[in-house]
Parts: sequence; C-alpha cells; structure tokens
Amino acid sequence: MTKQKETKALDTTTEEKIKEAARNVFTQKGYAATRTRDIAEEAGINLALLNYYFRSKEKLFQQIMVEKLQQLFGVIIPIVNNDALTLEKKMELLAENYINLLVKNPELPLFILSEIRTNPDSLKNKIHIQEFLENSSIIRQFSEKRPDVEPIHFIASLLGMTLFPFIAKPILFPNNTNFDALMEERKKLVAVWAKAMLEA
Amino acid sequence: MTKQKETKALDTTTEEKIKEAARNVFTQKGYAATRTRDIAEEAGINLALLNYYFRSKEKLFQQIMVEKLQQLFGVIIPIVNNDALTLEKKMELLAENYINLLVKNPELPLFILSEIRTNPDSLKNKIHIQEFLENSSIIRQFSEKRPDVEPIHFIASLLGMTLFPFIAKPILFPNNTNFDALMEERKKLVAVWAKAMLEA
DNA sequence: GTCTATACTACGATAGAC
DNA sequence: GTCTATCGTAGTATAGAC
Repeated sequence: MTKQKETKALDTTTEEKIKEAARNVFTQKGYAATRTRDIAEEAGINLALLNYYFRSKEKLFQQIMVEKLQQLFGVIIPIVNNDALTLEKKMELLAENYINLLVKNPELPLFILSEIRTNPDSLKNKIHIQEFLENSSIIRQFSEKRPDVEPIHFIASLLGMTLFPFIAKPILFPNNTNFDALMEERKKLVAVWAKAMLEA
Repeated sequence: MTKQKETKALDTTTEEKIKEAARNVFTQKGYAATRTRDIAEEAGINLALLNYYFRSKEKLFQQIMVEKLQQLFGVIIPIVNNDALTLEKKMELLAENYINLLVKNPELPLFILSEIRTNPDSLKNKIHIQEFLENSSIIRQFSEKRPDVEPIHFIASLLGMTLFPFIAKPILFPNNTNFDALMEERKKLVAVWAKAMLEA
C-alpha cells in the first residue's frame, strides 16, 4: 500500500489556513486593495510564510481565482449542456442550483466580475465561454423553439434574473432583512418568468 | 451685471482636465488599483497639481463617484416615479433609456457595484434606494396588478435583464462583435419579456 | 517550516522655487 | 497656478537565524 498524503481532520495545514484567509480577504476587498499582511494576520501566521508557500501575492490570487471560476461555472456547465434535459427543465435546474450556490456564496459573482474588469487576463486561457455556449444544448434547444431571437439575449436574461439580486445586493437589499428567504422563493419565480419569455 | 465665471469653449481648464482623466482611470482600474500618477500623466499635468486642486486621491474619487451615481440613477428615478405613465410604458421607457445610456457608458454599472463592494460607504448618505422604491409609483402599480408577488422580484428582474449584459460583457461578449447592435434590438425584447412576466 | 529583521520599491502628499 | 524635488510611509518580497 502506497503512503498517502495525510489529510488532517479540519484540513488545518498552514497552506490551507493561508488559502482560507486569502479567500476571505480577496473576495471582500478585491486584489488591489488587499495587503498580504492582512492575509497573514487573518491566517494567524507570519508574512514570510505566505511567500514561502505561494511565491507571491499574484500567484496566491491566481489560485483563488481559479477556484472561484470553477465554483461559478461548475454549476452551469453540466446543466446547460445536458441533452437529456428539456429546455424548461434546464431553466428550473439552473435557477434552483444557482440560487442555492449563491445564497451560500453571495459575493461570488461580483468578485469575479470586478476582478475581470480590473484585469481582463484573469479570464484568459481559463474559460472560453463563447465557444462553449455556441455548441451548447441549451442554445440549440432555444433556437429551435425561437429561431426569431438571438439566443444570447435569452441567456443574458436568464442569468441576469438569477445573478443580479446578488450582484446588486448592497443597493437593492441594503438592510439584508430576510434576503435569503426572498431568494428561496425566487427560484420558482425565475423559472416561471423564463418560461413566459419563451412564449412572448 | 455681475461677473460670471468664464467657461472656455471645450471646458479645458486644468481642473476639468484632471477630472476627465480621473474618470477614465478610476472607472477602468477601480479606486485601489489607480495611482494618482496615472491620472496626472493622463491629464498631461504634474502630480502636485492634482493635490492642489483636489487635496487628495480620496476627495477626487468622491467627486467622480457622485457624478457616476447621478448618471446611473438619473435615468431611472424620473421614470419609475412618474404617475402619469402606465406600468407598461414605464418598462418600455426604462429599457430604452437605460440601454441608450449604457451603450455610451458600458462600464458604468460595474464601476459603481465594484466600488460599493470594496467600500460600502461610497453609497452611505448619498442614495437611499429602499425608502425611495417603497413609495414609488412603479411599485404601487405592480402591487395592484400582482398582489401575489413581492415587487422587488420584479424590479430585480427588469433591472437584471437590462443591466446584466453590460455587467457581464467581458464574459458574455468577449469579442465585442456588434455588441451595440445587439443592445439596440434588446430594448424591445426587454419590454416584451417584462410584460410577459406581468402575466405569468 | 517558521520566525525576525530588513531591503527595496512604489505611492500619496507636501515644501518651496518660479 | 504650475513645476521640481523630496519626505514619509506602506507594501511586497527576501535573507538568514532557529
């Protein structure tokens, strides 16, 4: 039996502690406003250790960014490209699974969009959405049903309805009162409204 | 006759040159990643002059932020609260006027949302959307038509459909090809789809 | 692997001449 | 009002002891 790398109960290795702290600080303040000292402090370790493990602030950030991109797109890809699902079922699943993810990680979409804005290369060579979408099952199904409408309009509306409340949360829901409950009931609304758009 | 402050033909005073440069750099890179030296260079003036006119990076940023908030909300407020307009007409005007504004200033919504995220006080004491929305004409009209749905869901969907393509532009439209033409045709789509949502 | 101490650079801001 | 020169500090990263 080969020796496996041991994983501690709470995965509380130094490397993981730094990563966890980096997730918090980067997603809260953004790359530019984050100081490596903040991360070190939050991780409860010395600043030098951060560079020992990750070489630089930039390299550490890249790792977090890749993680977050996978989180955000990991939900959408298996649904959108599953030919076994009807278009209607796709919309239901997308709304439900996305909102589930976002209630747990409300800062996720704005983090990614903000960092891409500041540095468009965050995305380069990591995700190629356009080619992916063009050949996707959801696009084919939509075009069949609505050949008169450019499919990207529908995708943008569906994603907009789902993601926008989280993106604009500080503006639209500044007091945060029962935001989660609203999002819970929103799952059904998005599906219903998206279906209505199909016929209109 | 009192002496008026003279306005040069192209308003090319030093102060305005700095502000114009600040608009460009801040909206492109965000507050934290912006260096005052970049602004000075772009304005074609010396770094010291920036502080002479605006005292600090922070103060200069505040001025730009207020401008941008007025731009973004200036479009929405007169429509949303105009009792003379039907709900349907409001949706048409909102889509049309917002997209007109955003085609000219595509970076506007993501700039504001990103900066609020990094520093929520950017908004404090500047705009009170919640109180404003609660008493708005559009909310009353919607509640009358659809007492079964929390109105904020509808607002979020309408704004999401309109704003999201611009917020997610680098992801959804990375090649930028005929983006403007798509947005032009989107005006009608948003209105049609929003109306369909009213009945669903 | 982890720490202390420090090098080095970049940035915001100001002093002071013109 | 505008410039040059510079101060002070904060930030990333590394050297070297333990």
